[in-house]
Amino acid sequence: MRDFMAITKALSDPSRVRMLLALRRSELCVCQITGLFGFAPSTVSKHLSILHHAHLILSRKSERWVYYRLPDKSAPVAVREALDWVHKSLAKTDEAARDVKKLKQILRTDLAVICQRQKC
Amino acid sequence: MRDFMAITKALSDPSRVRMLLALRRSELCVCQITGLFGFAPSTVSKHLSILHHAHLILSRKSERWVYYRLPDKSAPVAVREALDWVHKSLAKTDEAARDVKKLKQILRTDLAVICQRQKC
DNA sequence: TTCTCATTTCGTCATTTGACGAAATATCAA
DNA sequence: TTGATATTTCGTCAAATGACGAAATGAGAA
Repeated sequence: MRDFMAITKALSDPSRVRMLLALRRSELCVCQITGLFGFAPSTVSKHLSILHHAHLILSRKSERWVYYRLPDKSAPVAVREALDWVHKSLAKTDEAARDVKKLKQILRTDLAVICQRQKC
Repeated sequence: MRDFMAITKALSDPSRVRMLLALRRSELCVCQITGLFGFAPSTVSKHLSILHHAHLILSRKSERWVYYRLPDKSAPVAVREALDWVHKSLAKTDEAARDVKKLKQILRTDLAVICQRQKC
């Protein structure tokens, strides 16, 4: 129940759900997600930590950046089903399409440039 | 997205999740759920209205009571998947077992008696 | 070591949430 | 119609949430 509620609480905020959808495209660092949402880096970091705490995303550190990604098949059943449910329910919505479009731009840009631009 | 967030917000409170699990046993009136949780009737009513607004439960009025129940197969896909996910994730937990046990007692008791007892 | 810089943590603030009791509503019985 | 009563709505209050900027952290570069 504790684990399950961590997941439902994580999914109860639309920004966090959008982050999960964005991560289906590719793993992303905090900078890139900040660029996508226009929030302060600290806000994005907090959202990601909530998703991470629910085991809905994994992280790795490389060079100066922390990358977050969706887990693979080995994730707990509740997590996998939650992610499948999110995707099946929302992948075709306008919001998701808009984010994907903006995300493509972001992925074309060099990381260092994105970070400079945002002063993060 | 709007509908989906209504569902995730509804599922983000443990009492509401427990109510969904309880309703798998049988439809229940507000009085009976109040007996199960020990909350004030107004609190239970509010929780049920949030679940209802997300289309996770249906209601019918009969005599003096309002009965809530889970929807059938004809419910929207997102709703059905949400309910399946809740059940699959939590049906075998201790919390669910405890609620079912107490619920059996409540279902053995006459409705009028339950309501009198709670002064609702 | 020291500097740089992406990220996280902390403190603050406005908003939302979940609890309650009191009052309003609605339905059934008399 | 009137009275009883199950449920809902409303107002209030404490706690949780989500936003921010400032300060702390930590890893690689110099």
